[in-house]
Amino acid sequence: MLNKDKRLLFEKQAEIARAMAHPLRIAIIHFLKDGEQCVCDIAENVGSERSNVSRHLSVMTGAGLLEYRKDGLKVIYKLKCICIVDFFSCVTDVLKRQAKDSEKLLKAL
Amino acid sequence: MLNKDKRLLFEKQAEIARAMAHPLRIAIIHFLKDGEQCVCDIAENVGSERSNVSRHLSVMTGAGLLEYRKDGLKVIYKLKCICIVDFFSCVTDVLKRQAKDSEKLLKAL
DNA sequence: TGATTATGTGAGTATATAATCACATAGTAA
DNA sequence: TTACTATGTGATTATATACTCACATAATCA
Repeated sequence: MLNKDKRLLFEKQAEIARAMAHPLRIAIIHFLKDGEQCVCDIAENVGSERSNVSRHLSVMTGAGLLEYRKDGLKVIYKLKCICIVDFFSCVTDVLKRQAKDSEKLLKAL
Repeated sequence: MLNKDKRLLFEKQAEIARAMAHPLRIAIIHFLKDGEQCVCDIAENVGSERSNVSRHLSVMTGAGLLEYRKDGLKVIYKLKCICIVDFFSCVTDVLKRQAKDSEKLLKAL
């Protein structure tokens, strides 16, 4: 059985993972890979309402994925940890495997 | 704005990320790092009902994180992709940064 | 055959999350 | 001052998710 420390660690890790586990948030991460951006431009790029994007950004910031600075009227967000991008290389691996499996299945028809 | 292919990709990636974004599922991944295990032992190790664990396992299997084989009465699960473990090194990086930030804040008091 | 064990699943409930709309706030500039 | 713009937030609704319990299934063995 897990002890309390492990439990707490896994909860923290899950919180961070959850902050990445949404298509819109992944689109945001993808967009921010190339540099910081304001809410306005992020919303335009991912194709969603600003208020919705604002909420997603605050979830990600809360989880420690993003940080921001204010510049006049604008709020500029950026990735706090570029390592986040590595996560998606893992995810891509899983996807490639899935593709391979489907291929095998097709051949067996 | 995102095109359809990107949208689909991000949705697939989110599905995989979601399959990791739960404390119990992270505990399962953690437990399976050292080798395959049956549902029974997984449930015991993570400290949750078998029926619940069974459901989590099927989510993870559906997302392509796990695979299983049957052995008599038992069903043995294992990680399909050890790269999943890399993901948590990224998460750990984020956590370390958070810890550093808290420390800074404390010193400023 | 019946009893036992490991696993999976339907149904119900509780909780969390996402999206939308309207509005609040705060910075800017005329 | 007023008007404008970018961002954030409260309230609502819709949807998804997690958990529990009871039961179903399937393999094993006496």
